[in-house]
Amino acid sequence: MAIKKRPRQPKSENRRLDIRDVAKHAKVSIATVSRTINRVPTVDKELADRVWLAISELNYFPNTQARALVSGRTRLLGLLISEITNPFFPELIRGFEDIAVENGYEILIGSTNYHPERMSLAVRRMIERNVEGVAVMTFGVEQPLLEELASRHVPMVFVDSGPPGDLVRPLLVDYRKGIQQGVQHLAVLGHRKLGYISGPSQQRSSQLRTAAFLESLEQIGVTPNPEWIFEGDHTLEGGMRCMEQLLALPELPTAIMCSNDMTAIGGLRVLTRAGLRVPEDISLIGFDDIHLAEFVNPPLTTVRMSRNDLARSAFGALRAIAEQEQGGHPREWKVTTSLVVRQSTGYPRDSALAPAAGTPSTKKKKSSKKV
Amino acid sequence: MAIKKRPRQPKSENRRLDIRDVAKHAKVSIATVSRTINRVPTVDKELADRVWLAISELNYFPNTQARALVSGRTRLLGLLISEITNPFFPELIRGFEDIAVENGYEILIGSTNYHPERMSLAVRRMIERNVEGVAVMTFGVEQPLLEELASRHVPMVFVDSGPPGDLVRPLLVDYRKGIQQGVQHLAVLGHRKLGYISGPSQQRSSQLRTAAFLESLEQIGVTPNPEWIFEGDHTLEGGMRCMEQLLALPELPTAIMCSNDMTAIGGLRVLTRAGLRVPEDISLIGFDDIHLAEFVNPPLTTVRMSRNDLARSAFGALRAIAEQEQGGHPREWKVTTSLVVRQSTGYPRDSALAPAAGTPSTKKKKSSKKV
DNA sequence: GCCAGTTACTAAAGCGTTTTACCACCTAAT
DNA sequence: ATTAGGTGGTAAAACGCTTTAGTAACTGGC
Repeated sequence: MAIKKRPRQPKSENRRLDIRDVAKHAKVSIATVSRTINRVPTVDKELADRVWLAISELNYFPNTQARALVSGRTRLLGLLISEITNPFFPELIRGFEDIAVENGYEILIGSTNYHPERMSLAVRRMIERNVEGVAVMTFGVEQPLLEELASRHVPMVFVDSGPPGDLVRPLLVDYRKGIQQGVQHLAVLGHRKLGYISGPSQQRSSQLRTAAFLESLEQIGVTPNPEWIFEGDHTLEGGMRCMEQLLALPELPTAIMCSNDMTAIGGLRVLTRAGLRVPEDISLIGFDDIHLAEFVNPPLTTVRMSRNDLARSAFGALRAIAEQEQGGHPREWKVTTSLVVRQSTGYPRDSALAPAAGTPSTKKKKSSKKV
Repeated sequence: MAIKKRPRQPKSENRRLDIRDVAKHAKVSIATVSRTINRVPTVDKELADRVWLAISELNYFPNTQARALVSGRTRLLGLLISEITNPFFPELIRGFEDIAVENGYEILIGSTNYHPERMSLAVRRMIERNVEGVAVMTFGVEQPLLEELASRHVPMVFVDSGPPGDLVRPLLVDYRKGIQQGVQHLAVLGHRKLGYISGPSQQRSSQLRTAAFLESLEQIGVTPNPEWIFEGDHTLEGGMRCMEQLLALPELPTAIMCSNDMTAIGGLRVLTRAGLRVPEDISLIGFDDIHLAEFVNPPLTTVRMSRNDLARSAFGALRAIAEQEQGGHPREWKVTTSLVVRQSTGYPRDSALAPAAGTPSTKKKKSSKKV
């Protein structure tokens, strides 16, 4: 008995525009169309022209899923962040999206909102979509999740953590230099009584910042006062809480450094409400340089960490891993920091340096237009 | 002559984990595995159990691309926004991501940054990835792009604009009620001299808000003073600029409504710097209720538009279009607004109602913890 | 005991690409 | 003229899944 053909319903007229349609239209084979699209150099110029013409006439877009299926490349990257409503991240996302799109990649964002469960869901989603790499821009990702990714050969990059591995690269942020510049700036103004509000102590980047702060203190010959060191949580609310505690102290520092800008901005509000003037009564310095920092009152002196640098390093590192780092030993990926002096820092009140009433020694970076 | 078989390289050992592997492991056919995964009810309980066991033992994840290819469903949605660093959007994205992920969808974000070119690139990316719907949360998307989407039968939702079509639903925000409540609130406090800073006038949602403001003014029997009406651009900087212009006027309003919170916050800074007290000298009211509104000084009275509502409506409407709205005529998708009274509004200075010195009549919604 | 009716399985076609294997043709050297 | 050596083309397998069509194994009614 002959084998019966049982073709599926042809779905007839509702068919999607196909590579076959393009081939027919250009009067070449399917393979030629494919090679043209993928810019294989051996395609005859004249045929290629016909193909491009057909593509634009038919308004054809190749099917990404079919492409991914056969080529094994999805051109999808995962970006794992803590909390999209934290202003640090949108700026980072923007940079990452830019560089990814420039290179023909799409990004999948996973916000963990600090829930281990959401984190694991996000990682799962990324694996299911076959991302070609994951940039981990949050902390506390659990080991099993990382192993899950590793077992599927997904390249990963982390901020500040972990030794480089076959599939893993750390992104090294130069906290030391940045924080040191901030502390130096305060020291030059004459501050010797320095307070600090850290980020969450489990977070490695917080630890590094705190360590850098203490080290910088030592460099300027100041012994840290543990009473003036608080643990915040990198939120506005946390900054407010810490600053309230600090203000309850019998003796106050003359300057306070914060582990990030949101903390500093929270602290600034509390200071202002308590009737203290910044920088005349107390100087304040942040970290990150989020967009908002320029718009608080007074504009915040801070240490800038380039989100664009960070995003581009993350992307570059992921690509380097995927391409197996052809030349020599793995490159190091560094992210630079720099001091941005605005108006929240000035001479300490009791300083001999202070001209009259604590005018900042620095030029305004951007003066607000006066009416 | 016999047809020669020319199988590709089997890639042997590096093969991805397959549905075939699961089938083999569970000792059933591929089809049974597929049906089990897709929860087709006719699968025998015992076989299904074997399949699930095999899946978890092998740690198998179905290939999304292959699935999408054959089923024609990508479970991908596009979200088109203006500017991710505008705090309104991260809150919206969060809501949209939540509802999407709950329903097994992934989202692709396209930030246009107000460039037509980026917009068209974003739409193109979405088409290439075969999104099943696009939520357009920005304005100025050009007609050809929309037609491009429509020609591919991609459902779309818009905020505030356009008539419903086969593939299109508008999301209706109840600006009238919200703005009316805000104006009423000011009227009750005794304000009759009201200023307004709008958003960009090309933007339909701005037009609607401005119209609602003027209408509300009429309701309370106040004739608008055109001198006190400014066109901002929904940014902090724009709010600052308009407020500076306003302050240059010989006579000031006693209260100012802003088209969004960023504008109000910018305005607030300018007022504060100019030495005016809010609300004692001038009342200020925003729109949106972004997270930051609660943390400026004084906390901003504003009209809340729920981003979560908006996100869920957008998702719901897209689904409804895709499912061809089985029952009756298309549902209307509304987004509610509500007044949030904080401390930036109070009695006008010259009001007889004012007890002593312009204390706000309202309870604090959330008092800051005092040290 | 036979057949119609269910139920639940398996085999295999097909989704839209990429890519391999093969071949037809042209040119230039023998 | 014959052949080696490119070029640049075509046909068809394979990617991993869904889904249709076909079928085997029961069940129960007559």
